[in-house]
Formats: sequence, structure tokens, C-alpha cells
Amino acid sequence: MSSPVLVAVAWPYASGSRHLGHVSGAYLPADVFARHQRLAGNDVLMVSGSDVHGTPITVRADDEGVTAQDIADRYHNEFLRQWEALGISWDNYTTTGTAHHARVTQGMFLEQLRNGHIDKRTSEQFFDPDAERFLPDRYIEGTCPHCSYEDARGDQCDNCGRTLDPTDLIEPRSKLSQATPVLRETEHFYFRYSDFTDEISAYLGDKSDWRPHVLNFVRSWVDEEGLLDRAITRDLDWGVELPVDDLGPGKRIYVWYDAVIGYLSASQEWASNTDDADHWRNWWYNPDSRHVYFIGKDNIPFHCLFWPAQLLSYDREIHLPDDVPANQYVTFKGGKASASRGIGLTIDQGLELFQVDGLRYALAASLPEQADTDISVEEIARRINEELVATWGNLVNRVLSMVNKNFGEQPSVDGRTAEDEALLAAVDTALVAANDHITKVELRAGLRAAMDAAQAVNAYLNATEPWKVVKDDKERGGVLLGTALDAINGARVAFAPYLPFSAMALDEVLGPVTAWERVPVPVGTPIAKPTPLFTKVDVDALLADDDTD
RNA sequence: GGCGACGUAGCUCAGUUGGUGAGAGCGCUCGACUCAUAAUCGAGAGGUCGACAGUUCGAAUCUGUCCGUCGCUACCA
Repeated sequence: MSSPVLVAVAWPYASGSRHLGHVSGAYLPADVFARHQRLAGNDVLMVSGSDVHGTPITVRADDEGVTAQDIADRYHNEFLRQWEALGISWDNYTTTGTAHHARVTQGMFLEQLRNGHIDKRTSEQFFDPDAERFLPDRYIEGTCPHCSYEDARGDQCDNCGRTLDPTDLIEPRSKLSQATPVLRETEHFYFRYSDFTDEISAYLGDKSDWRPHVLNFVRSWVDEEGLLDRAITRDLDWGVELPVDDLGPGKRIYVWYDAVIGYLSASQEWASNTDDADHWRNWWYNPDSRHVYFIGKDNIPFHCLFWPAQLLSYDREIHLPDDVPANQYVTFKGGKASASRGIGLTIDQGLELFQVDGLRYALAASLPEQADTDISVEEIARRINEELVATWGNLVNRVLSMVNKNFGEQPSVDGRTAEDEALLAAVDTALVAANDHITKVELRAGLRAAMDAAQAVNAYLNATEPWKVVKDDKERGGVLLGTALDAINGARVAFAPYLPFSAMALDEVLGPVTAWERVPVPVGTPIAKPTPLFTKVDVDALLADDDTD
């Protein structure tokens, strides 16, 4: 009955503030799924952490005249604060900067070196003689050979859109120092991903239940070109240190090789803080466990191709990803959200403008599960006001108010009619539907099922008119209102994964939700005069002093 | 350039392996109700499913071409 579920969530990059697109892409869906799985009785381990390595962090640190550690700490702390505010229910949220993570990464590296899936190769790369370091492609600028645009990057020309190699650029210059980069030999370790092309192809072969856009993408990648070997070290002094000294100083493990290992190291770190330090094995070496990875579509190759290959090369017995329900992008009025380009809202801006559960509702109702989904400040406000507040918030308030005014407690519901039973059956049906949808990570549909339950209760109230009945027949009025309250008690289970903060407010009145089922409200439960779960957004005021839409 | 996705009611989106008259939410119109955060409930209007051609007894669903939007392209993560 109870089975282990690993909820593995993309590691946010601690190089800058994240935006609402990241929340929609990974953190919110992961949290909804994890909360549901816990209520469904499964053993959930939900892990992630800040990815604190990589070049963008060191470049930003240089720009600001601070250390890379300062940048990593700043954004890691920002993320921690935001997860708390958003109600993301981690079991362990750590970073790739821990000594433990370095040990796990080095252990995996050594095992793969030993069994021949990592080897050493020499290549030529551009080197900045002034900054005294090797340059990633995108830190080299120059004139585009195709369109003569003067500020083309080494990886791509922003003017004509063509993909470039840094050696294509006319008059290349370093973005760091403006110096002319020179080609210099450098030695790196390579992971032999090509060794795993066939196995990964076979692994993907039985994933027909994956989202089509995910499966199409990785299958065509593997089938057409196969996997290519990739350098997994970089000329940097910021990152996980190499466990061997073959390359000399100034080389570190590449951020992407180590970031995905975080799923394993964070699971172990979690277990080490419990009574059973080996408990992580319940998820990683258990054929009955299920691993679900929540990521944006930009991370698909790393999670569906490279990470499984790394795991296979490390240990044949270790658990591979079971599902990677990657989300597409949220766009803001047609443009891809980007904090650096000022498109869309940062997490802090979203939290400032909206009540948390309202924001969670609006984002969950618009998750880009199948295709890019367009949202805006007005759209979020509309979802909150016209859907969440009007249908669910108002329903809770109207029923609690009537029960409070007429009885002050949950009345007796003896003598229910077929009409009353039909309502409860409708709620139970909605709970089953929501359970099915969320299990399959169809979270928009799951939320819709919850709303269906709420609308069924509203329709029941309009049909039975308890506010009239209670005047002439208090006993029948009590049955109607008690039934409505029982129905709400069921509907709130379906809403609980999406709206954890208002769920807690209801917990104080109706008791905690402990399982995915409708539980009758005990007769005599005191019902005080309610305060609304949510408040409406003042759209005009919002747009008047907001220029970020 | 290559690869991929998308283009369905005013808006945001669903439409399993092609099959009775094309859907949801919101908005809009009309009606009901007035317990509730001017909330709710019911009914209705509204679409030649981007364009063109083809396959088929039958296509939003398959094929081709075109138009438009977007993403990826392995050293951004």
C-alpha cells in the first residue's frame, strides 16, 4: 500500500533571482505532487538544493567585486526564504556546496574512472591572457561572419540567430577583459556518454507513458546522433574539486556533472539526519520505489539522457528516473520569462502582489504541462478573483456562516435524502478523479476536479435553499447544512495540495486532513463565525502601480 | 541552417490509438436566488478547429506544401 516516492526537483541556479516561470516549471508542481502523495499514504522524499557552482556565478562575483561564495550564499538564502513563503514542503533542501556533496560526487567520479567510463583528453580552447583563464563560448564576443554584427557571442549571434563556434568570430575579444583570446591546449576528463547510447535508447523504450514532448525530444536525440562524450571538468577554481591530481591545479568538476548527483547526495544527507543513516536506500535501491523528476524543458537532456547514463555507469542496481514530467515554459504576454531580461515577475514580485495561495492557485491552473502557457498579472488576478475566491472561498464562507448563525456547531445529519447522498457521492467522485490526475502528474486537471466538487456544493445549496428551509423546518435545514459542510470537508482534501495555507486555516475549524478521503464532520463540532479564506485582488490598484506586467 | 513544438470560441487552454450534431473555465446575454467576499445557480449566444491540397466511407485528429509564433541546437545552466 505505502510505497516510496522520490520527488526530485530541479536545482535552482544560485546566480541570480528566480522568477515565477521557475515556480510553475518545477517547484509548485513538485510540491503539489509531494503533498498529494503524502496524503495518499506514500513515503515521500522530496529533495533539491541550490546549485552553487559554474561560470555565471564567478563572473557575477568578479563584476561585483565579491567572492563566488558570497554570490552563492546570497541567492541560496533568498531561495530558502522564498520556499518558506511559497510553502514548498522539502524534506531536504541543501546545496551543492557541502562537503558531503563533494564526497559523493568524487566517489561517483572515481568509480567511473575506475571502470573506464571516464577518460582524459586534450583540446584547444580560448584563453584570456589578461584575466588568466579559459573562456566558455558565450564569454567570447566578436563580429559575426554571417551578418557582420559586431557583438555576436561565441555560441550564437543574437542578430541573425545563427549558431556559431568561437573560432568563427572575426576579431574575437574576451567579454571579461576585452583582450584578444588565444587558443591554448588544455586537458580535461571526459565522460564517455557514447558508451551508453544503446542502453539509454532501451531505457527510453518502455517510457511510453511519458509526456509526448519529453519523449519525442530525447528519443530523436538518441536515435539520430546518439550520445556524445562530454568534458566533465572545467578550467575554473570554483566547483567540486577533482579527487585525482592528474590535471594539475585550476581544474574543477563541471557544474552539470555534479548538479544532478545532488539528488543522490541530498537523499543521503537527509538520511544522515535521521535515526537510520541508510534509510535513503529505501528510495534508491528499492525496485518498488518511484522516482519523479520535476524540471523545466530546458533540463530534459540532462535528466533523461545524461543523468541515467551517469547512474548506469556508477551502479547497475541503483534506481533510474521513472518519470520526468517536464513542463514547458510559462510566457508573459508572449515572451519567455527571464529575470535577467526583465520579462515576467520574479518570485518576490509575485509574492508581493498576491496572497500566496492565490498565486499558487493561479499558477497551478495555468501550468504549462503540454505546451507553453501565457500568463500575465491580469490573468493571475482574474483566476484568483473569478475562480478561487468566487467559487471556493465564497462557498466555505457561506456554509460556515449559515451553520454558525443557525446552529453554532455541526448539526445532526440523520435522515438524509437521495439528493443529499448524491452530493456526497459527487464529492467522492471528484476526490477519485483528482487522485487519478495528480498521480499521473496532470495537476491542472486535478485542480479542475477540486473546483468541480466546489461547484457541486454551490449547486446543491441553490437547489435546496437551506436559508429558507431552516426557518420552517430546523431539523431538515440542519441536515442540508450539515451535508454541505461534510461535502466541503471532502472538497478541501482535493484542494489541500494546492492551497496549503488556507488548508491550515480550515484545519483549525475542521481538524487536520490526514488522508485522501472525505471524513464526516463530527456532530457537535463548534463552528465559529468564519473569516474569509482569501481576499480579492484589487486589479485596478495592481495595474496602477505596476509596470512589470 | 538543422531538429522539435505550437497555431481550436473574446481570453487562457482540453481534445486518448481518425467516427454519432467540436469541449471546459473565465468573459458576454437572459433568467432565478439573495445564506455568502455584488458572491451563487440555470439557460443561451459565440468557432468554416492557421491556409491550401491529399489519403479515407469518414479528419481538429494522418500525409505534403505554405504562412505565423516559439523553443532547442550538446562550453548558459
